[in-house]
Amino acid sequence: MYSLADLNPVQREAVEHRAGPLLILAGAGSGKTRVLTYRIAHLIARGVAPWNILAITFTNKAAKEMRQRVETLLGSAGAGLWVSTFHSACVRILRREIDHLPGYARSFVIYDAGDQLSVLKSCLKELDLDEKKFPARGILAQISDWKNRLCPVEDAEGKAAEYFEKMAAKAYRLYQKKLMANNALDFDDIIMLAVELFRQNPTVLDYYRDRFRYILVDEYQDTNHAQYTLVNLLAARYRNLCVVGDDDQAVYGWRGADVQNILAFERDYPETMVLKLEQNYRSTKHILQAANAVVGHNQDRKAKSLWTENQSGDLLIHYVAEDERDEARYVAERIQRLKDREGRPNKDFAVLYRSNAQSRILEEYLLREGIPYRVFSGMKFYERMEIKDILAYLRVLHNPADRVSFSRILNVPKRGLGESVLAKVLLYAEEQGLDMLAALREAEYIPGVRPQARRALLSLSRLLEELREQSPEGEITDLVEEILDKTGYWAMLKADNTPEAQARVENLQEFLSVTAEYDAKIAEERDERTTGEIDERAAGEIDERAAGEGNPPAPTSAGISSSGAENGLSSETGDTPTLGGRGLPVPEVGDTTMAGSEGRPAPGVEGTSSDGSEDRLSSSEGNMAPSGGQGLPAPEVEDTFSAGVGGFLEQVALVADIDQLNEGDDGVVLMTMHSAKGLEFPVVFLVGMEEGIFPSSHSLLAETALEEERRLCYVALTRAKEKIYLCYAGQRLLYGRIQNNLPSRFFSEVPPDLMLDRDPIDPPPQRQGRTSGAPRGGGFGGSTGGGRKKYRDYGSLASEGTPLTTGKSETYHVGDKVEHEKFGRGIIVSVKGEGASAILTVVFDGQLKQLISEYAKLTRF
DNA sequence: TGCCCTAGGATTTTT
DNA sequence: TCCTAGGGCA
Repeated sequence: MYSLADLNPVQREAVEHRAGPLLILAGAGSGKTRVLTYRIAHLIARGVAPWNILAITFTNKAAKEMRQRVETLLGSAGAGLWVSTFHSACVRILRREIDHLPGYARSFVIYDAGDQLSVLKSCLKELDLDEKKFPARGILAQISDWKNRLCPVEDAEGKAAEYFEKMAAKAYRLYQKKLMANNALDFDDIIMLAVELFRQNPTVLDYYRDRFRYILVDEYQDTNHAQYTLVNLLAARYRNLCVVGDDDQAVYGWRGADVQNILAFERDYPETMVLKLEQNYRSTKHILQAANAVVGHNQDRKAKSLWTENQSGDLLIHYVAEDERDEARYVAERIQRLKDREGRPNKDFAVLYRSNAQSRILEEYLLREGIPYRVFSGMKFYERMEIKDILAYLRVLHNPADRVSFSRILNVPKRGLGESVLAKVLLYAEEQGLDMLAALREAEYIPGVRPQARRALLSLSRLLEELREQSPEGEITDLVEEILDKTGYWAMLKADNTPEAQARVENLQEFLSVTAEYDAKIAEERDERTTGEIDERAAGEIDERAAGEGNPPAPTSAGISSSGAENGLSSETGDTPTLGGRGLPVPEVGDTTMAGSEGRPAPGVEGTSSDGSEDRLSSSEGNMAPSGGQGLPAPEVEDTFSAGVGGFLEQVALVADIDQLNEGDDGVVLMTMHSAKGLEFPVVFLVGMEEGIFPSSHSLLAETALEEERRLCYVALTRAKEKIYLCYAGQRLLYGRIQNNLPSRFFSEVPPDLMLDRDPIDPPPQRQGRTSGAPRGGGFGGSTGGGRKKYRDYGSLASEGTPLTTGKSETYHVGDKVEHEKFGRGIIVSVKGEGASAILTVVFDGQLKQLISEYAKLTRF
């Protein structure tokens, strides 16, 4: 049960908006997930069939959360709803429509970045392109860019002007050819192929257009051209497209996301309704003011300003560290102190940085303080070598055309089969038109292979055949254990007594628990089916028929309990639609990661209800038209092996983040600002606030890139609910080199009166005068961050001889906040020289000024 | 074939 | 600094 009274007026308008395009500009923390979920619930309550709704997110996490929240609101009434990521939805569609995709078989696998790289490298080798001039990553980025812009090989070749592009286009052609030969898609293909499928098969498009009459897209500002096209193709008929996003949070431009998609939505849909969610429920006033001020420096944005009814809260705290160690030390010490003082759990804290390389030192100091933490670094669980090895076995068994995976396993564990044998096998397979398993079977006929290698090949062949034959239906865990056992993988690791091998064993054990979980889920679904209960697909059908028999999903008095709803929603309001629970189980609402055994309905089934869905919507709440009721579609025939393994592989490929943030874990979170998008934490530390780090040196030359960095800063700031610390290190050891960086310009874009340079939880400084150190000015001497109490350190330093004041003129330090009669308030970012003649660099509201201490007429504030 | 060493490169990365 | 890919050698 849900109540519209839980919503503010704008939110409510967004939820109640019925038909037609809707653009929701949702600022950070403005409750957009709530709006989306309520909107879905409301549509269903008003008679829209759940299977006519498609909700798209970017991350699995977001999809899962939305699914759960809808389920909480609706219970089983949501069965048949699709809530999924772009990629899951498209893969699901591609598998269903595989017959329309010449060149691909249903068992296609999805290649991740590593797989892509190895395919591309083989292309470069084949084309005899020098990897120095044509770095694989660069080419791959170019190819990805083409795909995101829906530019097929032919167009790329046609348009390529420069030499690099021409070569890249050549590589692109070969790369695509190889992917197809391997029966593999990369991530970008998934979207591009779906668009192609729709464009070339009007009947297929027709079917999905008709099915997805209500489309909701989250994070619309992050869509790339391909995704944009996909959505707009699907929405073209009914135009019930609701997009939610925030141009200020567009931080994936470098990956092909085009913020214009959201900015030009009103052009695409002139009849659109635009709503702005500007009330923030997350952060304090001070944090929001700072975030607004920073992002306000961007030129290219839709005007808006977040506000909140929350308290003003603490001021932002600004810390000038000597170097990265001092910064890390400060962070760890602050966290410990806040834990002690305020009894906060570890998970209240997040330390956000621009690049993963910054995490190491932070870990070191957290470890030293004994503070539990979790790092969300670049290395994903499924990218680990041992996991990829086992997955490669599964992939070859599932899709024997997969040469990349075959190449990976051929000599792992060691079988004495090296590069040269691999090349011969691949060549033989190619010439004979065989897949890898078939080629292995014929190892005797592969020319130029020595007897020893031949025996090894045949033995591998037998092993794989055995695994394939005896693998029980759907039991991935057994299969994986067999693989680990029979290939000697376990033995290999156990023979190796290094800690790394130990870690690998542990990772594989973790992997086995993932497979076990998957098996259990599948078994559960199977049981439900055999006991006459229903899966997602069937649920829609049954619902539809039930509705036709006068069992309307529309308002009834029997509400579904709102027990799980946030904020203790009350539903006593008069106009609150409630939903009748019919007790139909929902295994996973719209979970696209189920085993590939789902049936495809005859298009006619749902098609029959297509006559006048709008009518149904507007005129017949609770009186839905009966469907054709042709009974449940038969599941597609697919051999059990593929069904089980394929489903699992797909899940792994598309949901590659079991390291995900678990609510239960109590640890300080370390992650990049990008990864933090969509999350919130009571206390946030932003570290490495330096020119060249953040904004990153790569962005300093281009204004658009800088604006994206600024948006990232906005995202980072708005993660904080209560407290935020901004840290700057005057000196930083990065990549083995010491850098001296100026403070980030974003510092100076925060109004100075919102920032403190001393944490109020600390005792006041001993003396009047300055507390902040002056790293660049060299005031720190030899104290390298060993001390726990920062300010005492400063005190002792001062007494060691660094003068705090001179007779004539004050001595300034980096981080001092000063006021100039003309320029206003600012922060000192560098001090050269001493005393009256010191040259001060001061940032005033975005402007950098150099002043001589003696004449500057600065006052402190 | 397999191991060891060195040189070079190193944002961000929802899928 | 630290990782990894590739070259050279046993």
